Amino acid sequence: MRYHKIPDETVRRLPLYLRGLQSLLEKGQNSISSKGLADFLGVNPWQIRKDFSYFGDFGTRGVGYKVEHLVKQIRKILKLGAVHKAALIGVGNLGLALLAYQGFKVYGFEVVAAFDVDSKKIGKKINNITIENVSNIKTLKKRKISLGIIAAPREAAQETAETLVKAGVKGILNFSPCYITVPGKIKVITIDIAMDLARLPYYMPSC
Amino acid sequence: MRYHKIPDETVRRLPLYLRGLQSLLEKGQNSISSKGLADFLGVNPWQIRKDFSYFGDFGTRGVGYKVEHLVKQIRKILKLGAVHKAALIGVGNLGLALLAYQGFKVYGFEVVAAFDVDSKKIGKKINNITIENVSNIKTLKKRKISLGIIAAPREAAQETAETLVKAGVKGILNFSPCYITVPGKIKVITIDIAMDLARLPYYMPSC
DNA sequence: CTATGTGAATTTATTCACAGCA
DNA sequence: TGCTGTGAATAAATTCACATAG
Repeated sequence: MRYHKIPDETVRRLPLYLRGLQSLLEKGQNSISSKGLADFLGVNPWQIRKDFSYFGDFGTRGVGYKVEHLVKQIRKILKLGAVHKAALIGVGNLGLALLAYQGFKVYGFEVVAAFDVDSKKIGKKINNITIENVSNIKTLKKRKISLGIIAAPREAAQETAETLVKAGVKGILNFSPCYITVPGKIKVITIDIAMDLARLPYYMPSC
Repeated sequence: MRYHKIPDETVRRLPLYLRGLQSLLEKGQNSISSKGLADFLGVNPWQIRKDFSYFGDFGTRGVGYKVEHLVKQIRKILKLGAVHKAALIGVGNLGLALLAYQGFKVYGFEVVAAFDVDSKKIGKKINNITIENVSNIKTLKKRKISLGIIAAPREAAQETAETLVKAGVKGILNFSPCYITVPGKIKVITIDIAMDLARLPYYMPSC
């Protein structure tokens, strides 16, 4: 099944696999079967095997997968090899949390710049990052920052996105609860945790 | 197409529709077509019509949909009518951000309790919520809190989930980067923002 | 004439079942 | 024998095209 288009759903699951595999690696486990990984992640084995099969022979028949090899392969597929520099726009409550958040670096991301419109915040230093005026966003290209994280109020999100695109970012992670349009091939991923929470009651029994 | 099983993907999109519709309502728009809503949300019109059709006739042919009516219907389907009380476990950086987060109430959620293991934090008051010892989690049922939000370290996540289930919660929102097993029909939704971020480079051009 | 609502067609994803290899 | 890798079968979701109602 090599040389096929990779299903979006497979790409969506790869970070899940990676997260679990890295967790196993920390524990010192260096070999695992599709069944073992499936149980650990709460998915089914054939799904894992099918997903991996799109990329080539990752495992050894009759034995299983080498955890370290899998981690390397998936990181390569997801282009997580290099460190990706990211800029945060909006240093409110959420922005502060994102600055402190340790989960990014597992995937090779590093928040190296922060911007805000509030003059009271500009110049302050948080986690070794000095908050800059949003007018400085245009310097991102020069600083080789290719990722933007929007944690601004909803009203400002679209405008911020456009500024980021002008500054040459290739991807945007949008935490504002709204849809954002960008020109060209820039990828936007919107995360609204309240939206995930909102479908919880639907699935909750007797409620 | 009434009296059909509702596709999970449709349920996943309902909060998106709701978010957009409530945003339109704030703007004072009280009528919209599937095309109009689709453009506003960045999806396609027939998807919206199909999704709505699972629940009955929401609109008027030749005219469109009444925004307020749609909002009411979707809130009803998602069981967001009543206020859902939620408890937060783990008041670290992420936990603090979640306590301050204003996005929950749009969907009728209210974080009314917070717990931590750290004795230095216990007793402190944040946003009118006094941080309690995790041993108090067992009081949740009495306090009619049916939702748990886990913002504890990964190692503690599974144990925390089990404590929450014993305390009678019906749903769990898990922010720890790991899979959680729960007995019975309790619904768990895991949110790991780094996982969404991790598939961004894959879709980014020339990177 | 407009925009919804929905069967039918198409595309996409999941699951199965087993061949193939260590 | 055990577990992977994968074509084939099944299931699910998306898209289309148009009948239908205001």
